[in-house]
Amino acid sequence: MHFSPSKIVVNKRAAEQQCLSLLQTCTTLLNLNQIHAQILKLGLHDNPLVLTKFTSTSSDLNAIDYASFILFAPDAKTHLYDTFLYNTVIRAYAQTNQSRITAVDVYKTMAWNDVMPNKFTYPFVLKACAGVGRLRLGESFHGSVVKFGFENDIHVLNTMVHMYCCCGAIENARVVFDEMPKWDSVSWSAMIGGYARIGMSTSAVELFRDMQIARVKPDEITMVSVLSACSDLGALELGKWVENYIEREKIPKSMELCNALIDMFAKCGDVDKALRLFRSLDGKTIVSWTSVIVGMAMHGRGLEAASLFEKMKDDGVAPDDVTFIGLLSACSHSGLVDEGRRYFDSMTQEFHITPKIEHYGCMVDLFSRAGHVKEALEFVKKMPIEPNPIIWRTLTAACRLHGELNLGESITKQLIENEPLHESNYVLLSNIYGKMSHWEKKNTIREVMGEKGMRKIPGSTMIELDNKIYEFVAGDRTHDLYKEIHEMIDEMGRKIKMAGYVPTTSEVLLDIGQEDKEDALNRHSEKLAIAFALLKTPPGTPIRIVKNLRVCGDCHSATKFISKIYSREILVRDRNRFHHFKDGVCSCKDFW
DNA sequence: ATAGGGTTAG
Repeated sequence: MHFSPSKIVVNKRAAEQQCLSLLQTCTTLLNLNQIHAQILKLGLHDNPLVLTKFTSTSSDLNAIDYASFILFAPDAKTHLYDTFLYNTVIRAYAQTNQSRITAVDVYKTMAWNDVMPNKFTYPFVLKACAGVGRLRLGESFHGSVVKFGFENDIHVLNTMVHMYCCCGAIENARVVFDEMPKWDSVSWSAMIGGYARIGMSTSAVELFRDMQIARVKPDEITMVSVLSACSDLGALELGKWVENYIEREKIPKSMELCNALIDMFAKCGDVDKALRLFRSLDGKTIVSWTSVIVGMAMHGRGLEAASLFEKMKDDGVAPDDVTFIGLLSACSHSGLVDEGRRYFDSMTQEFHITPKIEHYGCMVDLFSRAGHVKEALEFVKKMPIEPNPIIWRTLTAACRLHGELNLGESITKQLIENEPLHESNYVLLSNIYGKMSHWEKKNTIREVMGEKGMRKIPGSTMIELDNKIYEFVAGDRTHDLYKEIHEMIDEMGRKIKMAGYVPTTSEVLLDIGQEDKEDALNRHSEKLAIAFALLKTPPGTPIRIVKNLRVCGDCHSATKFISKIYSREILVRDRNRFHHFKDGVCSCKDFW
């Protein structure tokens, strides 16, 4: 529509119509600014219809701020403004990243002006609370929802579940969910997604099964959350089942769903399948590229990650900060120190991305792992942002590994002073004393930990067999097959010792005798799970296990021998990465 | 006019 500023509109209603139809065709911000000028010229700045349309047309924060400025003005014609207008402004704020919480201010102004909220108001304000994690505020809206009688509205309740999930109150979310009068696929997705986001992946999968029992058909969004739970668990069989389910139920494969599949296959150990899926994608988004780069990083295929990164640039896709975390961690896992340094520099110079603390963390990790402890320390000293405890912990772990024990001790002591309730600081110091053979000091640490009621996170290993997930915890004696498993561990020990395995008893940081140390090593959950798999699966079947911590040196060495003696491929996912054991060697080339 | 999803260092 052509717009002529010289045209004089005398009739107010006609002017209003003109503005509305102009806004209807508005496509660009520039266009919007011109229309805004015209709105002012026609004296329609506080016209409710125009204001509503103006707000809903633009996602620009300035435009929204302008609308709320009019609403908040001391001489505002409050009697003209209805719930619809307020809802529009609240929604606009709730959708922005920067000013989400302002939605709540608009809500308050609305209450102040005695404009009644309706059932559409609450999803917006609850979403704003979810976005900024404000539980108390969310709870007060929960109260208002009940007060105004919207507690049976499925849309309001779905957002309420989402809000509680996002505010760290998963139990409250579950109570609201359980008490809903009925559930649609959105309700289930909100709850399943809530579990998946905070890592309660088993609950997410269980709830998905309940959803099937309830015969609610999941959509592609539900499936993204379920796949995310599979990724977290490392449950390949389950993930494959989900993939089949998607095909069978003809659930539309959105880009996000394809990305979730890629992520699942990479994190469940079949990175080549992830790569094939990735290649078959028509439009690849930044997330597709990042997922496959992170996948390569986890499998120690640093050079392939780097070449994917180059291909991504050639494709004209600009990397973001997450891509760089994947790329830098790929360099770190593969010992590509020079490449990592170069990519880190290119971040600012070529792509104008300001490195965050995570990127500095990757670099410290890169230098530390490669044994460049001094360079790591220099790097930390020169960081433009305050190093966080994670960075210091990375550094001290490297100190222990590369014999810089005094440096490690002093940093860790500082850490304990700063974060006296963080158990991993004590574990680090205790490990350093163990390596120094300062048993008395080490015992003191353990006593202090005991007094404060802290203890080491127990190691656990998960294995999927016949559609069931088994979890082994270090030293667990309660398993049904306890006796058989330990006989198997003894047998494994005898066989691999004959092949040259020497127990790495120096890894055991306890002041006990040699035999007890070997015994302690044999109770590691990883060995329990491998013994269980050898007992329960036919010869030659590959073994896949998932650990909650990083693989220890002794288990790593033992698993190499086991893969050779028992002719099994063993795929171990630890906290950071994958280890592919085959014929006595590991894909990480003993660098992890 | 209303609700729900993915990628992140140690």
